[in-house]
Amino acid sequence: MRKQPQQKRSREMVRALVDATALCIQRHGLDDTTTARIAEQAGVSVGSLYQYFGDKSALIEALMDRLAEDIAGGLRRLPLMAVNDLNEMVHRSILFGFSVLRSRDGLYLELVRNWHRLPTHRMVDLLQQHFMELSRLYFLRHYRDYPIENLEVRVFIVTNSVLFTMVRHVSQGDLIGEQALARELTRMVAGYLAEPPETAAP
Amino acid sequence: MRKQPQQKRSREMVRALVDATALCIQRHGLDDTTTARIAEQAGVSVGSLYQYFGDKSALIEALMDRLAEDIAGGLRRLPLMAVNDLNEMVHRSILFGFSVLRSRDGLYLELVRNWHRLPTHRMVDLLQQHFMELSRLYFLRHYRDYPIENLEVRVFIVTNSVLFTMVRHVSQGDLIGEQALARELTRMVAGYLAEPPETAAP
DNA sequence: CGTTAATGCGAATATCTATTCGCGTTCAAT
DNA sequence: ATTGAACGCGAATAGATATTCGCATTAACG
Repeated sequence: MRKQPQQKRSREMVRALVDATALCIQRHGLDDTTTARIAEQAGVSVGSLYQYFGDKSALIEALMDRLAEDIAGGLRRLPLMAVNDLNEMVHRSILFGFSVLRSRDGLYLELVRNWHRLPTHRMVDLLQQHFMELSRLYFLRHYRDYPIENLEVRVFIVTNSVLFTMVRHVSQGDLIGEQALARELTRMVAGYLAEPPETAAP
Repeated sequence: MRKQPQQKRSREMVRALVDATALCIQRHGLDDTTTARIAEQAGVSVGSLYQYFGDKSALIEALMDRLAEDIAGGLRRLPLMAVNDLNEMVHRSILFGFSVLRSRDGLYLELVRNWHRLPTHRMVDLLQQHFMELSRLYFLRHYRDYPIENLEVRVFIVTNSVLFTMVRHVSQGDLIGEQALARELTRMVAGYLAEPPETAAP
């Protein structure tokens, strides 16, 4: 941020600008999210935008940071540890993922679609990190039932599989019901995570 | 295509332009693939480009079509039907996927990264279609061993999971070995596809 | 109040890129 | 060889968008 807003008026403007950015992206798509539009939407001028954000991407990063916190909060609020059944735990996580992705009127969708030219990495990596910690805790607690060794790899595969399958599903006309998709994804993921490590049965 | 090239010289130019497009994308990335650069690379002028391609995207579509044929050809050449072991069959498919994705010096990677603003749909859908047909044949032949009902959903999930997990893997610094990834992906996918339909065991 | 620093403005500027168009060149058929 | 059509050229045009800068307005504080 180029300058720290010191007065109340300007702090509100910074806030309004980030809000406006989100609104523009979800309404017009990332490509048509111009500095002019953002400023107009926020009810300020382009010049003011550059008072507090070095450039356009700084503004978008500010938005991403806020969203990342939102997601982290929601994830922490899920009491997944208490769910003993792996299948159930996975299913809840997937449903949470769907709800995030569908929230905010397609904002997340547009962001994930453009993930390669945005600091979406932050969010995806964050999600993955959270799932990783969560998984570590979960499988530590339930080690007796599910003794996994290569958790890193498995969580990597699983989060990407779920995330992008959901993205593809939602960003296409859904020829497949969301119910069915969530159910089947759960089956695949839970089945995979439950598989014991490499040991040939006699 | 705006006009049909009638003379040998112009047919070669069209070919050179498509080649140049591929080269630009793989060398400089999609964002820096300008008409000027393409023309320069092809050794012709911008104006000539517009003789045969209505606009820039028409040129890219021509490239995509050619690539799609390449992939389809390679896929058809794989003798997967003969592979009786599901695990083996899946593994070979995944390795094929990796090889395609890594081929042509990152061209495919750049395209898949930008899939939302390209007719990549064509390719992804094509791949998915091919896998679908292939799966239909495969599971028809091996119905005794793997009686699957909801093949559509399963193949949708599986293709997207594999494709985008691979993309994420290759487009990041690979913290995970490709070997391990291929092995684990295979385990997940084959395990899932082998699961019997919904019937509670006694 | 009055002064000053912070804030806000938006037309003007800089840059980048797709696309066009008028003119010169080459091809192919007679 | 001649001629008309196809071809090829690239400077000029058009359109879009990020970023700046000099001036106007507002808040803070004595």
